[in-house]
Amino acid sequence: MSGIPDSVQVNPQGRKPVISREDIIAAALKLLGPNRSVSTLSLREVAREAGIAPNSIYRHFRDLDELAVALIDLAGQSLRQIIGEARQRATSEESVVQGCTDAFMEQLRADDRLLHILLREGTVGSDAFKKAVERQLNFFEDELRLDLMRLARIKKTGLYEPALTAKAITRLVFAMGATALDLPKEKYAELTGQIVLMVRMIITGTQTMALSQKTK
Amino acid sequence: MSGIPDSVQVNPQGRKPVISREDIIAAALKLLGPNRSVSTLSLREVAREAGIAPNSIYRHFRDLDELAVALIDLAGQSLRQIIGEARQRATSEESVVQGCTDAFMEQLRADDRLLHILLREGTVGSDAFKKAVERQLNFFEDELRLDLMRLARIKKTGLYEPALTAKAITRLVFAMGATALDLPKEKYAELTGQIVLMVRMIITGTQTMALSQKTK
DNA sequence: TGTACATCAGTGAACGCGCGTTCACTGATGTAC
DNA sequence: TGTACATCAGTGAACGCGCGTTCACTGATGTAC
Repeated sequence: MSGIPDSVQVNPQGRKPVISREDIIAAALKLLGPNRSVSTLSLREVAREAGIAPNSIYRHFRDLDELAVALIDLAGQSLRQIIGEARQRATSEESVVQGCTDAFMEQLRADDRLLHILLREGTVGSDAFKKAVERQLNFFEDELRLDLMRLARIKKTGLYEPALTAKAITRLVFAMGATALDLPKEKYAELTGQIVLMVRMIITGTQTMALSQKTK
Repeated sequence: MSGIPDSVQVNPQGRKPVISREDIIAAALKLLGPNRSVSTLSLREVAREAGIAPNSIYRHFRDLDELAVALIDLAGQSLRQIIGEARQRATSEESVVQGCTDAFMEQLRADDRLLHILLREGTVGSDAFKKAVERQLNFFEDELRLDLMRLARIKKTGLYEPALTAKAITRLVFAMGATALDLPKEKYAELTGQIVLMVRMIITGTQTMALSQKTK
């Protein structure tokens, strides 16, 4: 994590910090919900939630934007770890798609605030914020691309434009995931089924396109 | 368009309105841009841009939320018309995908503010606002579904889950379109190519899946 | 060990600002007769 | 046609509020000697 480090680590003089960056991030997360987006958080509000004076936030973050970026980076890391674990567990292509989608939706269902942010706010906010979201999505796409190529090697199926395939899957799943946030939980199972089918469409498509390209 | 109608239409008494709902909507649109989203507009700001007193807005809209919903409805109508025209012009499936994507990207390139809103802000804002976006997307999906079914009939190809296919395409294209808003215009051609390929993946996928279902 | 000192995390008060909303109003328009 | 009247779109002033940011400060901690 970049940004202003806790001063105690850099310069061991002075008063020890009694609150940490993490405490402030946790306070911000508490305030977020289906009807509160990161860009509507105010500095004073976060400070209030964290139980500190408004201006104390400046000791840890240049401004709220820097806090927002920290939230996004955290969210990306968290999600990639979860999906990475789901990937390890799966073996066949079918179970990878199903397994990862299940893990994704499970995290959604558990009201993971970090994931909500990542899904919901990629298109609004400051440039720094949008870039941070884009960066995390790119990480994600890249891991997915490697995984698709690995599976294609094992199954000896072709793979047309792996990078583009990974991008399509990622963007589609995130877009569908975002709609889930406003859905009642009972609909999640149905939505999961839809997402799995959509992803299969894309994968079947690339395989078929690779095939017809080869036979040309 | 629902909402409070211009009173002159309902009750022909009193002073004639010198500004209209449309004037206020136009003022709001002027204020929007890559770094201004609908939810950050203030009532006073819109009034200033429209050249009226802040409280005059209340004569036309209950609150800014109602204005935002009006913007979304307009945006949806506008986009559906553009895509509808592109659809009319095309005949083969390949040219429909290419033609509609071109029309879509052309509109983006022309900095159509309405389209920006639709792409960018589907996941933030008030419930009413999010519902309005969802409603427009559903209209769009439905028209696409009918078109896919029409093409499948002509070409005698199968079509696996037309509604789901339409949804996948719509959501993916909108998600990719949203990323375009932060891209320099030189990259638009490349992005258009990517989108066309992605849509082909999905269509190829559904056709292949329909085929393998039939032969079972 | 004791003392003087430097550091700096967190504070409390204050600032000016733009906000949404309210209120009583003005005066142009259309209606009734 | 002329006159009295009702309607209501738009106004201007005022309100209380929460905001981001600044400033000089306090006092706990660690360091030097």
